[in-house]
Amino acid sequence: MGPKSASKLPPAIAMAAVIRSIPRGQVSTYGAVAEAAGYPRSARHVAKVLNTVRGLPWQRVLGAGGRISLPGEYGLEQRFLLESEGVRFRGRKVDMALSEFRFAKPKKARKNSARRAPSR
DNA sequence: CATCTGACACTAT
DNA sequence: TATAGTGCCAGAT
Repeated sequence: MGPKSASKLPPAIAMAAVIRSIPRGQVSTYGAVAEAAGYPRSARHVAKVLNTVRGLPWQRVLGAGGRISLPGEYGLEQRFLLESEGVRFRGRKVDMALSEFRFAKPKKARKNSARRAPSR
């Protein structure tokens, strides 16, 4: 195997993919998106991606706690779009307890999928 | 290669 | 609750 043949996708690409995975009616945060993409502590870069990549459900990405971070009319637009999808607000923030999307864990491919807990 | 930038997160006040 | 300062890090210049 090459030294690093298995490099991960560039941050911008990985983040865009993560953002696209947020379902309609649900939301996430800059920090959570960055972490899910494999780049924790790079929340600020997520904002850049949202401003660069077109066609993303940008309105579903919020600041910590469900706060709309986009200022001005765009912020109002964001709130309007989210409410149109059925996202509920509590004051100025989105009710994250109800609408935050949980990304699947990045678990490293497991050859043996016998890992289920006997439930209960 | 050095700096600057930003739709952030977190803490202290 | 609101404001201000610090830490962060990849992209842009």
